[in-house]
Amino acid sequence: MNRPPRASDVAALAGVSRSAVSRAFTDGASVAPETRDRIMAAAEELGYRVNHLARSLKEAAPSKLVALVVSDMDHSLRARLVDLLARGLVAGGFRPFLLPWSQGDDPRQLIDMMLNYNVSGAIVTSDTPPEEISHQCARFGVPLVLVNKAPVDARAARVVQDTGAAGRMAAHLLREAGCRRVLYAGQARASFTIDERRRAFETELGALGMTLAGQVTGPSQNHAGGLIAAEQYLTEHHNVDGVHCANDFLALGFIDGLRRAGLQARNWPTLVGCDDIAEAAWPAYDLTTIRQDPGLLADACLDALADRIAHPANQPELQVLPVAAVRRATTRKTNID
Amino acid sequence: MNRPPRASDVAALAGVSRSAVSRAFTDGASVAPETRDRIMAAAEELGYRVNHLARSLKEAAPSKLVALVVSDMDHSLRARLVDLLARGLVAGGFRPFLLPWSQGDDPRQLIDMMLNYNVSGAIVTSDTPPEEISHQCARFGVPLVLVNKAPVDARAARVVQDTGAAGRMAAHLLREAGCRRVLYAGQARASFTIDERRRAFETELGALGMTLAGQVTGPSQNHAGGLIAAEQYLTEHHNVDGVHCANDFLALGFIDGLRRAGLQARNWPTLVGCDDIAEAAWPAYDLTTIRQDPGLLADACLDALADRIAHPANQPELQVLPVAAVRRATTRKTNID
DNA sequence: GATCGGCATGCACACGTGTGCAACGCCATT
DNA sequence: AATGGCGTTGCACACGTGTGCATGCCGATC
Repeated sequence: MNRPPRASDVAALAGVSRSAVSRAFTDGASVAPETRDRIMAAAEELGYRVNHLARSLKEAAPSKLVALVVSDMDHSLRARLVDLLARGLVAGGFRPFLLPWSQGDDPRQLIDMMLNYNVSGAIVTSDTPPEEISHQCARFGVPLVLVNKAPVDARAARVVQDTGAAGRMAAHLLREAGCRRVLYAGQARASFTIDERRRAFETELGALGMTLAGQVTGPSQNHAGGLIAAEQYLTEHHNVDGVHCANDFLALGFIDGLRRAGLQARNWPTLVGCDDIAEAAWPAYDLTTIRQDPGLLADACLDALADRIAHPANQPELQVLPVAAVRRATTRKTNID
Repeated sequence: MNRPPRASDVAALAGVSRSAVSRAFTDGASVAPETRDRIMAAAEELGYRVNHLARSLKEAAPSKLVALVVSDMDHSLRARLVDLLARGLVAGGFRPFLLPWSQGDDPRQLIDMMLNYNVSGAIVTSDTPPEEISHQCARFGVPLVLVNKAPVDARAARVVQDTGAAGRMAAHLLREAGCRRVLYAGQARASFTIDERRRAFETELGALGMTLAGQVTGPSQNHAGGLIAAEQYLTEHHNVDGVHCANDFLALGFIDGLRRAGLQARNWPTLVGCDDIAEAAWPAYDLTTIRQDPGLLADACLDALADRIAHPANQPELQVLPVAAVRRATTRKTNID
């Protein structure tokens, strides 16, 4: 028999009751210092660890587990966010539970996992999370934080980037560079954040007296989609002078598409992406973009979750995070020359 | 009172004993079909879920939790691996527990978390995991899988890429392109995998009659490090005709460094990276590299973990995964012209 | 019709821990 | 010396679930 030692084993070795062992491992409990020392020595000798699963079973608070529902981990920004969230959760005494989710997966499996393990909260960063998750969490009182998602259930806290500001910013950046006729590259319906930003972008274009010549769209919002969007631009829209891409990966693919077609950099349209992924700053691209600070995002999520856990009855908060323009080479040269 | 319903609540509503409820949710248990239906209806009405924490408390097997110790999540390959591992674990009925680890963090905190939660296994993909993790896991009988790590404890299973083949492959790729005098870009001591590969690379260079002109090293093994390595190459080693970079990020930074210095592509040295990250295939780089398939890696880890859990007494296996040469533009043109 | 077997069900215990309550011992104060 | 108070300790119950064992029931077989 090689089971892990339990509190009663330690108690026997130290010559005290099991309660004393429990108290020795509980902050603020009443134990004589020398008793605690003897217990700790016995625990060390046996290699005893408090079993947090059993502990959380006893306590009213469900557990210290937090579900992290995430899709598209290969998107570097999302990976960064998950990393920051996991770090923050661990620092706050929680245990992050990684639940990958892809379009087409059965949402019930996800919900089962969250509820079966009595998570004390959940953060959803998946692009298109099933609404059912929100409803089930609300029904079972699981504190929920949605990142860059449309409001689906009033009881979930939300953290979103300032999509209006981002859209207007993109328009202004193109305007600054002297553009008049611009294009939007990205799918007609993508995620909540991207759609909102596109709408604000279009509105602001009108206010600035610019015209939206159209929209090019690849099969996906990534580098490969950008390559295809660039082809469409070259064949159908060569008379526009600026392009706003739905995200940076798409923008980098767009640049590579132009490059592959043999177009010199000075003949590229003015380009504005969104996200500020690390690759956007590389000299091969030097892309002007709109930054969403993942550190802010992670902190806001953790704050929101802590608030939901501490004050479940409160009105859930909606945090709108600032974005910032990052001016680089793709808005410095225009093709007016 | 708004606590989640428990089995006794369902039992009361369905008019059966609590044991019957437990059996209704246990595969293969003996329950009459109509009883089960009545129980399931009551459970649905109350929104009852089996509490897996309590369940795993009862069962001998610790729990279905698996710790995923990971650092450098912003490296896209690592993010991909974590994604695949999480998916595989969930599919296999496990619950992945994300434990971020950075150089300098206290290893005891990590060990506490793993042992406090009675994880049924752990996969370590961190670059430089503290040896203490291995020892503690061995001491407490926690099945452990190390990814691309040096052997530190005989009781841990290991999954490594074929570093010898990768190193020789890099040398051959440079030779194919006509190189004679080559350079290695990367730190003198990095990770286990990278160090082993560098040694095989150097040995094979000798066997092929090529000479290693030296080694350039940036402060870090990423894009920024590559930029600096390129500067060193330009000032000190312009007479070499090929470069092998420790990883793809470094190689891409190297290319951007050459580009920033105004060097035309036809004057670049022959370049070979390692990893085959998505960016390596982008037209801006089109980098020849050596692929380590993350899908294979993830599957091997899951296999190894399942084996350790099922047969803890067996000799831990060491899986060596094949690598493949991916020939692209950076080895097609030489600077001999 | 009696016996046997199989299936469904309930009782009770176990998993490992936290904690209220009461008891106990010790010291200081009166 | 008696008493009060306080810090420490143990008992017992609770958390929510799985399961061995015994019991009861029903149908089938001899």
